[in-house]
Amino acid sequence: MPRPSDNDCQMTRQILDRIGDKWSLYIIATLNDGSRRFNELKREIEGISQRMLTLSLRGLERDGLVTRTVFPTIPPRVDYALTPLGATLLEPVMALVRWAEKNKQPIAQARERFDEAANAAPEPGEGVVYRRR
Amino acid sequence: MPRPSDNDCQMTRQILDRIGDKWSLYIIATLNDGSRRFNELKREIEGISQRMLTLSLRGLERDGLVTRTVFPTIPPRVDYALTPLGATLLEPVMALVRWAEKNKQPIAQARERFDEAANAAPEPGEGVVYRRR
DNA sequence: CAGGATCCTTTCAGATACTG
DNA sequence: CAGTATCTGAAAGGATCCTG
Repeated sequence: MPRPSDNDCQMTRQILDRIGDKWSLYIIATLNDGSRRFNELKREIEGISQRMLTLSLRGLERDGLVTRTVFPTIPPRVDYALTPLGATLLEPVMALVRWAEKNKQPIAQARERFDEAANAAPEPGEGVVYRRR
Repeated sequence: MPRPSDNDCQMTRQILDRIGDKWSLYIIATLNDGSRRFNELKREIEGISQRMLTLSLRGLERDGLVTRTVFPTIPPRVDYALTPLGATLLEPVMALVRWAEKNKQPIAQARERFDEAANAAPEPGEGVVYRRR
């Protein structure tokens, strides 16, 4: 894998930043079922604020992953849809999601063990000392 | 893909957050070549601060992706290495990286087009008006 | 309906100083 | 060497109000 200093790596880094952000993946996954209007997305993606939906969609549009189609009617109507490029992103992403789902058990267990050890680690010869306050 | 509201999705979300953060992927990629000491990682991962390296390693250790081995010598020595689980993460991640590298050209072009359009869009009947200040 | 503009709080992350 | 602790500026993100 390229290093952060590599010029070649900047674009990769930026793409990972986008798909790694809090909402873009959900938008892409939702649009994979077909195009949506702004408020449809807002309703289907629970917890997203209007602001973040707008910003995320702008980012995806800027990267050519999503199209934005305005119908100059009253009231206005705006449809968002995946571009062919955006659609191809879903495959490698889903591979990662499958990995996460497949391994969430051992990860959750590792966390429990780690957190227990951190909270209950006795300092040798000093009695019990609780770390992290 | 599960929705953010699904309980089932929380772990997946958290895993994506981890691999999506700024440094974890570089750490994993570096450790894939073999175990490293703290300062070796710091030297090899250009631009990372001591603080962020510590925090990222703690997170990876907590999730069971990385092991931390302390040698109680003077000066102290600490080795970090991938767990078997951590090693399996690299494959789906690399699929994503390959996608990014393969498609960085069209994405960069889409950005140029988008940014130009945003900066030069003339308001109809109003002469040229520059958006974003 | 689909946002743009603002305000305001929370979180992140770099720099620095100190320690076993 | 391998960290921890603290401070601080920057950035992310939510809530709210306003508009064509």
